[in-house]
Amino acid sequence: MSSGGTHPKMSDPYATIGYALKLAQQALRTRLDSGLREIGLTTPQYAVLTYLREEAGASNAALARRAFVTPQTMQAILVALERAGFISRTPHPEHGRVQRTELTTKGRDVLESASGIVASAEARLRAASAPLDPQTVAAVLARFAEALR
Amino acid sequence: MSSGGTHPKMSDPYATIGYALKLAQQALRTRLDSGLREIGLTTPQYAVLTYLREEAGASNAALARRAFVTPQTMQAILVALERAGFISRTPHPEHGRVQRTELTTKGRDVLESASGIVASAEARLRAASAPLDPQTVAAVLARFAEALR
DNA sequence: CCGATGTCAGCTAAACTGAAATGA
DNA sequence: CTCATTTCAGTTAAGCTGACATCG
Repeated sequence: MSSGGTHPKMSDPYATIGYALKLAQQALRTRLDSGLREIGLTTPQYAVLTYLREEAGASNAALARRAFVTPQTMQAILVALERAGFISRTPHPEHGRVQRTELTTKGRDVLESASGIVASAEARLRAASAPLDPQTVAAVLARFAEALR
Repeated sequence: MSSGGTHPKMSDPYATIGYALKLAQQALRTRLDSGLREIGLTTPQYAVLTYLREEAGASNAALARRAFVTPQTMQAILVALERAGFISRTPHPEHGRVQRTELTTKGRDVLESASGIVASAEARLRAASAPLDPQTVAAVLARFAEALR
């Protein structure tokens, strides 16, 4: 039989969702990295800056939970962003140990510069969604993350 | 709360395809990495082994093109796989400089062990595709990679 | 004492560039 | 000579675990 079996090789490993997902994300990451590099950002760093635009003053631990990484990993990203002058970290007035993280003016500027690069990639993705509705595609991807987490 | 008109460009950054794509791939990668680690593989290494199952004897350069990485990056992966005994590299009988890369018996065994882990993740993805057809989703992801490359 | 937080340290795999040698 | 291939060397960002001190 041509399509039976549970354990033998999957009909075509290149036609799986997992493989296609990896290729798509790899292409997106490569494109964003090369565009953002010219303004001094990496893709994960850009993501953290967008988090901070929505949630000003978030702590390291809060950002780590948001990004699904360990606090140590987020710490390294924040150190780099602070060194570049894109964020400021100040002790929380009430809680002694907590650090408030905020965008600096320079950080808002670089985020503005990045928005064009990111928006152009997003436009390509929306166009390539056709004939599916982009929102439908975004929703199925969100379900993927949920189903795997 | 965050869907106001403050930023006209991106109504809600968490609803973009790019962001959803990143989250989905991140979840997949984390799941595969933790499962595959127990049998001594990383996700990129697993991918290379599947390439070799389809294209036995491929060269380093050919594998690098297939994976969309530089030959140097693929070289590092192959060195690790060879050190672990999953692949063998032998000089090509005709072309002096080219190295033929092949799965060893141990490599085929580990690939067999990995298939269960990977298949279980793929099954979750297919289930989460509903109500869309999994093949339709795989196709749109393939278009994404094409549109960004 | 417990739990959350921040941060030090060290480690790894994976990506890049540059450079060089080899061989068709 | 040119081009593809392989490989050495160095660098980087991002992820991890372990450990530890500090707060509430």
